[in-house]
Amino acid sequence: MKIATYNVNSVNARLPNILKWLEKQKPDVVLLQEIKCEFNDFPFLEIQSLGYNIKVLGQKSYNGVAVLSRYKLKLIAENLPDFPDEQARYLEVEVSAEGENYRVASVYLPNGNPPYNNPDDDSRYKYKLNWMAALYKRAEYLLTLHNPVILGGDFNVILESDDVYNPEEYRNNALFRPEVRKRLWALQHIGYYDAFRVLHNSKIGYTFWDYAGGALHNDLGMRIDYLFLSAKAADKLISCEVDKLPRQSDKPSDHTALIAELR
DNA sequence: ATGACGGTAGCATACCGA
Repeated sequence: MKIATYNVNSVNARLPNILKWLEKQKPDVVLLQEIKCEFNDFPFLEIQSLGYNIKVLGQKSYNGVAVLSRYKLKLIAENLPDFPDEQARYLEVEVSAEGENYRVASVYLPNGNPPYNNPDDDSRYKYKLNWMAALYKRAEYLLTLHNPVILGGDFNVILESDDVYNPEEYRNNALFRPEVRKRLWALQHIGYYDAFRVLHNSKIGYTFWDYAGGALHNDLGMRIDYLFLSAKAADKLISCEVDKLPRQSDKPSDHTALIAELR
């Protein structure tokens, strides 16, 4: 099974890029974030015509997550259970593939930084911490099912100094504060494996480059998109690579795709 | 010194993003 996660920064603005990328990479399962549209505006026909089943948790203008799958797909949860959320950031499904029932979630973790015009407003940061606590609880529960679990998406967390071009500059940023990193480490401590890091000990694995300032050209990026695998899924891990081509194409998202193979 | 880039909503500019 080839599984990818990709923050597309609007599924409709990115549709030609996405279709081209799907035809080239032919992933079996794709976790999308920031589709930025309601259910009714999702481009179902175009993506279905490439052979994908689709589940969508939409929202007008902001956020929104989806799962595409060539395998049988069953909806499990829209939003984190027991965490009332007005924002569309979590979609959990069951994927039946190769004799296994995978639990798979597309995750779009809140950014957490304050608005530019109100730097003292910490409400978004608090929301991020609460969201992470709820994700941890769900992740813990999923392990009790004894199915392979894959939590993939845009986690908006820089795990280590090697995962950003200038850690000093990000020291007080909501993507890199110790409090936030600790909560993602905690996910690893209960048995979720960072698929990219498992296979690449010290390789740079940036998945995001800002549109502004020639960030891509100067490789001023950060690694904030992840595939976290339970032990049962990690046992099957063959490869995990950043696919940089989507970021280098015309009219790109500011993120690129992360692709893993499990067998 | 400022803006830098891009998407959405909706019609000028505000908000969001990382």
